[in-house]
Amino acid sequence: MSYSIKEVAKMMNVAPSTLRYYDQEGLLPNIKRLNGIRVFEDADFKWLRVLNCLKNTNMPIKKIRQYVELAQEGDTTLEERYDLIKEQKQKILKQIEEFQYYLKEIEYKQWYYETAIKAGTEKVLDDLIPDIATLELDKIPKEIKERKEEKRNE
Amino acid sequence: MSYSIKEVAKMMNVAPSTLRYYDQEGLLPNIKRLNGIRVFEDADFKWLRVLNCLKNTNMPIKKIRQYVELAQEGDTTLEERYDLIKEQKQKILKQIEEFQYYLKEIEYKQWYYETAIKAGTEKVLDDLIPDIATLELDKIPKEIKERKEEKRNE
DNA sequence: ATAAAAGTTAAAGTAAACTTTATGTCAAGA
DNA sequence: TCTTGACATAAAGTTTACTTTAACTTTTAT
Repeated sequence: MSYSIKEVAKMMNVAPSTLRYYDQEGLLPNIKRLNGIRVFEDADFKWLRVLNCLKNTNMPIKKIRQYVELAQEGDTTLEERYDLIKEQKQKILKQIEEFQYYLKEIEYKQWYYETAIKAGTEKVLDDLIPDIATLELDKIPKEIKERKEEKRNE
Repeated sequence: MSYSIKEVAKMMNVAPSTLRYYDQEGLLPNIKRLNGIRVFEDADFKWLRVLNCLKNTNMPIKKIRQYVELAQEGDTTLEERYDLIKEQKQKILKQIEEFQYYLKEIEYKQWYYETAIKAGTEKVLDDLIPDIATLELDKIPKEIKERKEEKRNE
């Protein structure tokens, strides 16, 4: 089977112009053309699936291109690609952990509003909760803070 | 205790200029000034903590401002703020779920490279894995696909 | 008392990831 | 045959979230 850019765009849930942009940026190598028109074939979906994964886990376009370039070079870059994948895996794990932390924060906030709504005012809570200020921010798990620092130093 | 913009920036792991930008965008209401210089106090950290949470879970600046504005209006907006918080909670849950899905994808890729490196070549795997193309992308859990559509329609 | 460090604003600049526009080709249906 | 619709490119435009710069003021340390 072969697919038009419109069809593939729909499958990936992006605009056709986005796929053209990706192509321009080197993220869609070896796409067949008929009279200049892109034709996506079954084999292409292996890569589209990976692209979809990397893109949706926030890998920057430039880095995805790097990966593509490595893949083009063949078996000599297997280790490098392995490392890149492992790195991305770590980022995904960190993101999940961080989001799980913020989930708890937001659940606290949810409780806060449930309580305030019952009481008809926030006053009750504001009086209840002390201004432990700095300490509060320090409660953010150390591992998460450290990661952010890494991020800033990139 | 009171803190300078530099100190708070360090605690939140952002640049001081970012905090000034947030202030300009209305995300830091009621910050005290001494001779024009911002002074953060213990009570401010309650909000900074929430801001940190919303920001790090990808709530856009504009939406955070909306939330701030609602909070300024007092008890009459409790329900609205509650809804906004619940909505953000749902987004966090979705993100976690989606990332857990992509984690599996990337773990497959990791296995792929481990196997290829052992064999010295990708050839083995490429032959092994059929071009199930379209079907592969369809394997993305329905709930995740649906959410992306929502996202596009915002 | 003075120089360096830290703070301020307004405005311009930047980076990433797209999207839109203008212009053109080409194949298929009325 | 003609027009409509899908595709193409190149280049400009958009949005978001900051960052940088320039020109000043205030604070702090010697």
